[in-house]
Amino acid sequence: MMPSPTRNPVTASEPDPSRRNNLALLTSLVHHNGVLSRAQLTKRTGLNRSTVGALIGQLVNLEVVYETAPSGEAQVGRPSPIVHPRPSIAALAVNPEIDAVTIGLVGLGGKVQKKIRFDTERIPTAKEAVNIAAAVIAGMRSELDASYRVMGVGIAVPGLVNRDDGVVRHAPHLGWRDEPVARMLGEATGYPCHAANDASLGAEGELLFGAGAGQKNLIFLNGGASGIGGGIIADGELLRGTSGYAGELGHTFVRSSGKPCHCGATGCLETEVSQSPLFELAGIGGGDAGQLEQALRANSSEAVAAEVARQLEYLGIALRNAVNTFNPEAIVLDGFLGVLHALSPGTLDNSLRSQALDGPAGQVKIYRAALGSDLMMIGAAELAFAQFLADPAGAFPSPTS
Amino acid sequence: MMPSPTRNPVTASEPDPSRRNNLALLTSLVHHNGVLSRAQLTKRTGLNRSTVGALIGQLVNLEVVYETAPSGEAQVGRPSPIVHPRPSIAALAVNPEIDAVTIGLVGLGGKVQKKIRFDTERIPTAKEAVNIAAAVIAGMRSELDASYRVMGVGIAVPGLVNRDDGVVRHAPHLGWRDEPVARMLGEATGYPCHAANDASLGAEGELLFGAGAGQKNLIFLNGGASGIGGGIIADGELLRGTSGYAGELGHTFVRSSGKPCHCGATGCLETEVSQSPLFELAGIGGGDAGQLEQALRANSSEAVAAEVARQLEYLGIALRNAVNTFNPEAIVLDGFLGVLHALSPGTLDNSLRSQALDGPAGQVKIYRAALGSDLMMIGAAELAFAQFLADPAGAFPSPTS
DNA sequence: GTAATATGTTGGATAGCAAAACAAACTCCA
DNA sequence: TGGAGTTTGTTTTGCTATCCAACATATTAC
Repeated sequence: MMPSPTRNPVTASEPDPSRRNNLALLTSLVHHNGVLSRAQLTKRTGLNRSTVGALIGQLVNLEVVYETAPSGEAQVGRPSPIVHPRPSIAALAVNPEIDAVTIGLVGLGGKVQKKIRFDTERIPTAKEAVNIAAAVIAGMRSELDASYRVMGVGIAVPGLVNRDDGVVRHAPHLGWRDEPVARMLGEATGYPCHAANDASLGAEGELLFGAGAGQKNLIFLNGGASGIGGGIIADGELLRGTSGYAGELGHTFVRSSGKPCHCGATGCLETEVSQSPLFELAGIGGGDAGQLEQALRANSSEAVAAEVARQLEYLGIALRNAVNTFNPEAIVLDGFLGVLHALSPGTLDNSLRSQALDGPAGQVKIYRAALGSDLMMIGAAELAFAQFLADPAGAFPSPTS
Repeated sequence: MMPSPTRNPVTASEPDPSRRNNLALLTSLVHHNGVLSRAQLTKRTGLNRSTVGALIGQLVNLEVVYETAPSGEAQVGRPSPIVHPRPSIAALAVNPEIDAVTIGLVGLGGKVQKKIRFDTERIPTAKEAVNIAAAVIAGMRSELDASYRVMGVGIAVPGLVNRDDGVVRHAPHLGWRDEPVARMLGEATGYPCHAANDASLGAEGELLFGAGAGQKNLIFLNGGASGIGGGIIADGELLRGTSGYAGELGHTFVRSSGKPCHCGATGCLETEVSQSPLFELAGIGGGDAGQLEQALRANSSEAVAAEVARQLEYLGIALRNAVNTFNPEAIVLDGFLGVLHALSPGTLDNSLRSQALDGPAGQVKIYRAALGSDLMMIGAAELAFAQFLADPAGAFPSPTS
């Protein structure tokens, strides 16, 4: 019986370790939950009514949030005003892929205000990707300066990224090695820039705004053209490891004498489970997960069914390992992994029930990702918001007071 | 660049989330590091001299710590008094195994004051184990009441244990299922009791007092008669998962068409890597890890070398997965896994270098566990200390003030 | 319309900490 | 041997975030 997070602190001291500054706590709540009444905030934080009132007043002054008249919900007692995040507090998101660089603008509250996909002829180098992003941002600059307060830029990269210094250690599908993309884009734009692994950011995005909302332990797996990426949320926090490389579930061992993987090992999940044979069997050259699903559903051949079953078997092995290791409440699948699961619902659940340990397997649920193509924008923006959310008052010179 | 833990807090509020109550922080530091000067505590906590002084005074009053004259170390400046944990603040530890129940008494500071191994004729049932522990504790009772303040009992069980309610969900080697051991022992002894997985507690023990001291991310693997257990420390905290089942690395998939495991799956690490064939090849019937190592070193047969190599290969696959997933700084091996590693040093390192991803693999070091047979006592005691360490002042009626 | 209920608002009290000034105890060096 | 320099303990003072209690306000229930 571990001491559970105190909902109603009795002692005067700080009983909840995960609580940063309370101003930051309120900002995060409003950002991640969108719309909350003051009364709800009081309950959620465990703080006193008067304290919440004072803090909200401060956030209103800082122009981080604004209040509106109580909603018409019929309830006994004095109605509580609604607190909204100001979307003019924003972050930029950049996501380089093998065939495009996407740049987005995300407001506080997690809504994508703008998204520009820049298709590239060939796989972009780090320098090219930075140049594209910088140019697009430069184009938006006057609008940004006029209508937004931009807290920074987050870059979601498919590869190993050292989160502390923003250096891409190795992005195999992009062919990048030891590229200091955060510094490069920082110098090009003047904004504070941070970089991280795309799937890790996806995990955070789905945790905060998508299918994993409210969960404390979840595993996120994304399947795309750049292989399989993973992100792990443990006890409400993204697992980062020593350098931020944690979560590479795409290289889980799933098959003896499997094919060699670019990582140097054999039998990795990523080599056994990939989207290209699915696209081939579906008879389409390429496209997104939605198009793949449609094409596969239209095709009732034996070959498709066999390939789907084969891939699900290996995916099941990887998930079994993950479940035994993490004991999560939820697994969230994105990209073609979400398609595989949707095509044969119940298959993965069954293999977990039969193969994973009783305790952990009995609690886990498998979901499909909810945020679709906005996910990377939201996740990357979260990276840029992080510093602001940790200290909303210190991030910029107070405008009014 | 994530905001790193502030060493020198500027704002008046609580900037470091991992800092519980500062009184608790000091108590933990003294408990885990044994002997620290007041000046060192000031540096470690980032608190003001005056604050540390006041807090230590309170802890002295509470009889949690005591101070002694400064050590004779030649240093410029006024010498700083040494702060010691009082070993009379203690916790009981219980560790049921297939052939014995071990009961221990551990003082604040982590020293095992007493250890009693009660050998059993056959595998104990939960009720028998509780009865044995309760009887041994009853025998110690008068001494405990006279000379110690016992904060509770921690039970380390080889199996899936729900840490929240202290119920053993399934301990396959003991044959226990859904046994509320914490409640049972609590009723039998009157002490607050908690239970958890043995390897998880081992991980915490090695983290705090052993080979992993000072690390933030480590993987602990213990090999014993009851198979392979694992515990994972991520960002300084034990990974628990939804119900505390996390860390079951013994059931990592390492071989296609491997033997069936009692867990329902096939190809688990635990079925491919086990100590019984090693004992057979070594020509001894049983014993502890030290005896096994001695016997294996004395035997230079091909068969031994082959079996060691085979087991290390599978262990390497499991570690490769774990390294890719967690990006730890350290792997700590205990029991016969430690022996395997010691017999063929470098083998595991090599397989990680070649098979795991460049980034994570470059940083990890493999150690052998340092605490030996005291580990389970220390780990289980930590479980009992947890509540006290979280609130040293609230745990008992203040004796003096 | 009155009672009950929930919430915002205000003023005072408190706890925990930092900062500053001072005192103490040591090393270093002439 | 004694003063200079350095580090740390101690005391006092003040600040800040919070809680608490009392009161004000806005709604539903009857």
